[in-house]
Amino acid sequence: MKEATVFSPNKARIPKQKRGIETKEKIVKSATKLFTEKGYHQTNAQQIAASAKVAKGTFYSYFNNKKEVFAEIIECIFRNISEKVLLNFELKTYKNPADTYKEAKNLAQLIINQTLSEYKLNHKLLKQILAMALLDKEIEKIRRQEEKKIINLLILYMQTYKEHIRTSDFEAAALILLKFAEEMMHQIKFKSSGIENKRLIKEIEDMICRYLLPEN
Amino acid sequence: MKEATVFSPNKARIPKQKRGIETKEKIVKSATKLFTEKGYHQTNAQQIAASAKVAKGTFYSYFNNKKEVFAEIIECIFRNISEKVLLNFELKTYKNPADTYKEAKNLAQLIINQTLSEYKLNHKLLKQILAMALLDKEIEKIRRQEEKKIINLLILYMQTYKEHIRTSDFEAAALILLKFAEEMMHQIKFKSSGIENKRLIKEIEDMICRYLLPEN
Amino acid sequence: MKEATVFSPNKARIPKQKRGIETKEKIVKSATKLFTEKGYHQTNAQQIAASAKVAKGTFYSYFNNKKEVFAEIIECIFRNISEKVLLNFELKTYKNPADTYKEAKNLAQLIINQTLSEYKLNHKLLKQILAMALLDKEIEKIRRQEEKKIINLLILYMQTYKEHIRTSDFEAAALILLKFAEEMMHQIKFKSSGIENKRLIKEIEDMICRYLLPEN
Amino acid sequence: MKEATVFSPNKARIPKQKRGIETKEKIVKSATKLFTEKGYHQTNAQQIAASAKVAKGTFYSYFNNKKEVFAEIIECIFRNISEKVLLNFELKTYKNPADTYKEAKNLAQLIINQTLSEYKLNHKLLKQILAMALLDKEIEKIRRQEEKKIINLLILYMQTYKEHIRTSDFEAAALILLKFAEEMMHQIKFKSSGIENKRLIKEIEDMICRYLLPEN
DNA sequence: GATGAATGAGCATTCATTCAT
DNA sequence: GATGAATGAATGCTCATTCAT
Repeated sequence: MKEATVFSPNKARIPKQKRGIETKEKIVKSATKLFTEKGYHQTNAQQIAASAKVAKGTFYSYFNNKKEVFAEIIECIFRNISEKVLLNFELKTYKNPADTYKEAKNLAQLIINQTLSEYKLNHKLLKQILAMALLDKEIEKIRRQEEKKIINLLILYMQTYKEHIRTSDFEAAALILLKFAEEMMHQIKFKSSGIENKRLIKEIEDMICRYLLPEN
Repeated sequence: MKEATVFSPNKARIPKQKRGIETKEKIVKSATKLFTEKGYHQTNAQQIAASAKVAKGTFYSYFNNKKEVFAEIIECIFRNISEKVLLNFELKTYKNPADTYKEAKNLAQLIINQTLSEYKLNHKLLKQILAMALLDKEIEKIRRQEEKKIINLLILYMQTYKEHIRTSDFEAAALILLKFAEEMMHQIKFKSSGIENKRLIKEIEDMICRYLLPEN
Repeated sequence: MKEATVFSPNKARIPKQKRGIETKEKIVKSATKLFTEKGYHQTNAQQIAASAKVAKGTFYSYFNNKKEVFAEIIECIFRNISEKVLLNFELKTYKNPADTYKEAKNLAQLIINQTLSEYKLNHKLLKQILAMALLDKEIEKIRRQEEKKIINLLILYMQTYKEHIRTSDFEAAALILLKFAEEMMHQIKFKSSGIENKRLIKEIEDMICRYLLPEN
Repeated sequence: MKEATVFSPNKARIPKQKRGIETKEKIVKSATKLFTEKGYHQTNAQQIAASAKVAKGTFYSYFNNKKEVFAEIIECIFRNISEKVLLNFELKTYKNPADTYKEAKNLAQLIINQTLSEYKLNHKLLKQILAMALLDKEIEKIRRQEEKKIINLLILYMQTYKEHIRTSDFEAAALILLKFAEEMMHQIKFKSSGIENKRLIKEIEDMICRYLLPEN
């Protein structure tokens, strides 16, 4: 767990003893909880410290500032997503790919479900992350770095099935798929339209399948 | 950060004299400029007033708070977009639709270009709007209301060409297309990937065409 | 109706035409209403003007500032009280005073009821006036001037019945009675104790009667 | 003027270290001084902080707002009064009550002198408290609570001498006596009449004695 | 190492009053 | 005379961050 990715001039303490590591984890946990419940801007260092039952000063000895905790949380969440996606990929590829269309559907389903389940768990926090990534260069950079890892997984997957995939630009396709899935899940989770989720998911699946796979 | 949760209906002055209308316009213009250049959170009422060469109090006699100007700006921008889209739709539909595939490509192109051109004009501000829509319920609501108008235009368009459109759920399709286009234009404009725009646009067009139109 | 008693450097307009007088009355009426409902400090010139359906500038052409309207209102209220007290006195003194004890009780009753009925009508506003008289020298002065008139009426009354009155220092007695009645009515009206009003009024009457009149 | 309606329980720091306790005391002391010298409304948090030689933020970490310090000061002053009254009561009751009329006079004197001496010490501040109790529900409540304690002391005293007291409703009598004394002391201290204090005090004593004690 | 007291720049907002039209 | 647009000083309050103990 590399210390504070982008910023941190020189000050934040890197805990080495068990007690220090636990304290840091308590802080991250409390921050995650508060950012999720109240939003990044509505949460302050005082509240995080109080919630973690440490002094304000202790917070600032582990993190140079509020954004640093947020950065650490982002890394953690994206790590979770790619770990789960990777796990599924590995499980799927062991099986013998027989019916390409079904596989493609599985891929679509996989992306959709994976992203959706993460949103279900963290949707409020992801909203904050997306917003912050739009507003803050540093957060944007971290988000991109972490998303790159998921895109690489998608590319890997397309290469595995490359003879059945309609498109040849895997890199662009992976980016499009990820972003499309992200955005759509957002629509679904936050009910920003009046449309039922079932209808929406069906159309999304169609769009991804038609894009990726030839008509059979 | 205690901002009035509901847009207070009680106070904002509706200018009656010519001078008042001009002042309000000056304020909106300055606010737009500053939100674009420095971002919503980095701009305060004081700076907007100063930039519009009016007193702080004048700002607060036209708007109850910063968010209200922002809301007004959003509405204005989205109105511009839908007006332009509508204009194009009307121009297109006059022509005799002969080749459906070409028409569909036109539709895709239209959506992409329209959205892209708006992003070109306002991309920094739109970034702020997207972020705020994620962070703030009221802004989210406004955004959704204004997007609904554009979605209605897309549905209208699909109905015009309904015998050639592959999908039947126009409502879901319109939402997906709009969001997809928005998100993609975002990727293109802000180069958040290292992929060249030409490649990306090609894939996007493919995705939309394959989704909407049968293989010819 | 003398213009703005204490302050007013030189500016407030003294209306001479019917229209001007009506406008001023509308302003005073609206101010009275607002001061009563929301309190002096919670009311501003804007609201008074709006409630009187005149422009802010118009308010300031009739009154130099907010305190001036308040002063005018005070004078008006106290004038009402002393007019009513005077009227009662005149009515009573025409009758032949036979039984002094009963007369004294009548006096007590009169003071209590008169003050109480005014409080009933204006208690919220009187609260404001009392508070302002404590906080502001100018308002204090006006209040004292107006109370002096009522005290004079009380003295006059005691002189009328002087052979039956136990005390000889009418001036001090009148002040004490007025203040006592005021304070007690305050207790009654605002229920600041849990004691029933009937019990309280009985004790007050006893206190005044025993003070003023010999045991019969 | 949007002040927290209920005393926000959420934020005010309760000092744990010696330094914190001293700082809070410094703030209360400075606030008392300024409220007395300039009045509550003429004093702001900034000035209190400056006078206590702490930062504005320090003030707000000990008190949620100006009213809260005021409340604390009120409680302190009233506590002082009732403690002194209680002390006197205890001292008096040790002596054998021989002459009831004298005792009653003592009681009157006691009430008058006690209240008067407090007024002498704090009269400017008490003026502010009275005014605020008229203008503000919360302050009114605090004042009433604290006065209840003094009333209870008066009732206790009357019960001690109950066979000599003319009235039987001790509760109502105690309230009347307290309020009467308060109001009269106010008259005396602030010379709101032109009458000499000696004359006024004599009449007040008469009124209290005649009310409480049978004619001897 | 941990604590929590202290800081003070910063911001949103109000309102009595003036003045150009 | 009346209007309402404009002013800007003033105020209450927040919070990221520092630092003495």
